[in-house]
Amino acid sequence: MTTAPSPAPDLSAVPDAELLRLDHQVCFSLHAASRAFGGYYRQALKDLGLTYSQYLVMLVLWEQGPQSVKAIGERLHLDSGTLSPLLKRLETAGLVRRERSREDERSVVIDLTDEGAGLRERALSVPRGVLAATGLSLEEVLGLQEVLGRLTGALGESAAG
Amino acid sequence: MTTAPSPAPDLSAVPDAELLRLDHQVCFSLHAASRAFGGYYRQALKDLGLTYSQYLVMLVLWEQGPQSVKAIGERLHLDSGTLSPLLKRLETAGLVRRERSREDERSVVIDLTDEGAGLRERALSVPRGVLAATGLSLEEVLGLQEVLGRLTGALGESAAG
DNA sequence: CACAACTTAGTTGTGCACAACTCACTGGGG
DNA sequence: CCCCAGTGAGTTGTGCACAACTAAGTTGTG
Repeated sequence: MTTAPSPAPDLSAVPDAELLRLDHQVCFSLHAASRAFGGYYRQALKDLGLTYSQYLVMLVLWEQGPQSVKAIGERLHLDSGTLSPLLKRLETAGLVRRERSREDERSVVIDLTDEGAGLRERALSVPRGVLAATGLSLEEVLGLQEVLGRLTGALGESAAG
Repeated sequence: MTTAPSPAPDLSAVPDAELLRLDHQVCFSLHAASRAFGGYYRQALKDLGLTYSQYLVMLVLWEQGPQSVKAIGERLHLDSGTLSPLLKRLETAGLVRRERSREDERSVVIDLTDEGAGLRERALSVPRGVLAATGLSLEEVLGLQEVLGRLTGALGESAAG
C-alpha cells in the first residue's frame, strides 16, 4: 500500500490469541470474497447456462484452443475428479466435444463445438460488468492479482514441500 | 503496466477481449488462492478433525460464545442449507450442542461443549503456520484483507441492488 | 518380447455452497 | 380469538473440490 521498507513481518512478535483473531479475518475475507465473486458470476452467467467453474474452463478453451483434460487441470489447478464430470456436463450441453487422442490413448482432448465457440461472443460483455461491480480500480485489480498469485504460489510450495 | 498515476480506472477504455483475459486472471487468482488456502488448512486441521468451514464456525463460537444458527450465518455469510448439516457433524463429533431457544422456539442456539472449547488451545498454533506459509508480510495481509473486504461488500451490494 | 513403473481419465465417497422448498413458530391486524 | 405474513431452521437436489481408488494405455528395462 505505502512505502513499507521493512521486509520483516515479525509475526513472531504477535501473540497467539491475536493471530487467531487475525486468521479469522483473513480466512474469512478470502473465503467470503471468493464466494461473493462466485455469486455475482452465478447471476451474470445464468443466461449463458454456465456455472462459475464451467466459465473458467471455457475461458481456457477460448484462449488456448483444444487441449487435454490434464492441460486444463494444470492451468486451473483442478484434478480429473473435478474436471471429468464438469466436462461431461459441458458435453451434454453441446458446448464441447471429448475425444480420445489418437497419439496417446490415455488422454482425452477437449474441443469446442461451434456452439461453444460462439458462446464467447455473448461472454464478452460479462467481465466489464463484474470488474465494475467490484468497485476496484484497474490498478487495485492488478495489485490484488499479484498478491494472490504470490500467496497461492507460496501455499502451493509449502504444501508440496 | 508502469507508473500509471491515474486514480481513474477507465475500464471503458479497455477492449472487451482484453477484459476477458484480465477477467480470466482475476477470477482464477481468487478462486485458486481461496482453494490453496483451503488446501493448507485441510492439512493443518487434520489433527483437529476439522474442515476449513468447520474451523471458521468454531472461530466464531470461540470468539463470540453461544449464538443462534442465524447469527453464525450472518457472520460467515452462510445460510441454513450449509450450516445445518455442518453443525450436525460438529455435534456428532462432540464439539457443539444444539438446543432450541426457550424464548423463541424457531431458533436453535449453538453452544460449545467442553471438548469444543478445549480444542481452541490446540488451534492456537495453526494460524502462525498459515500466515508464515503465505510468505506475506503482516502489512500485506492487512492490505489484502482490506481490499477483499471492499470487494465483497461491493459485490454484495451489487447483487442485493 | 515381457513386465513393472508410470501416466491419464474416470469413479466413488465426503463435505461445502446455494437455490428452492417445507415446516414450525411468532407476532400483528381483523 | 383467528388468520396470515414473516422468520428461523431444516431438507432436497445440483454442482464443485478433493482424497483415494480403479482401469486403461504408455514407456523403459531386462
